Amino acid sequence: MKGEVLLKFGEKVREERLKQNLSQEELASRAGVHRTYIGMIERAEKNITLENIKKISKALNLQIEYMFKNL
Amino acid sequence: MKGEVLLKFGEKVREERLKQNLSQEELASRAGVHRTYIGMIERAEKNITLENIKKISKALNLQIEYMFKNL
DNA sequence: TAAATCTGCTAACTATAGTATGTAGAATCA
DNA sequence: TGATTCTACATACTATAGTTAGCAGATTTA
Repeated sequence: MKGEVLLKFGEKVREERLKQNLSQEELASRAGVHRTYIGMIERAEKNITLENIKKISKALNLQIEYMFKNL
Repeated sequence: MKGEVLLKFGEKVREERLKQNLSQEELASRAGVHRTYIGMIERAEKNITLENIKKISKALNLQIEYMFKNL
């Protein structure tokens, strides 16, 4: 793992999560994924699937398109 | 599978592939994935991962962002 | 009219995404 | 203090992504 795309995506999730003052656990809860999973994504340890990209983007009230700006 | 996001993404891949007159095999070759896999993605039978979204977008000379316009 | 080539699709296997539980350390606050 | 909250990390498990071989239909060539 740790591919360029995963790193950038993970950074984006963390950045937006903090901007909205959410804990990893709170975001996980909203997205309907496991609490440790958010950490793994932010650290680019897992190659996230499209369905989960959708869930997390939605939980952050963002368009998928926006998650990939300048990438 | 067959989630809304996967269906839209699959349509987009097929649309752009045909627009460039590429066979599934040719696209697979350029993207570095297996030839049957492209068909599965176009039919929304698999929940594609971010690394593969990147590979296929690149093989189509498109930005990831573009693949998710109006989605 | 069959042999050769190319495509999309299926089924079955292997690798890994995603889940679940627990521990430890740092930060904040009573 | 100690209680609370948060995150990183490890391990082990289960579900499924991605690979592979091969089939069936269409098209071309002889």
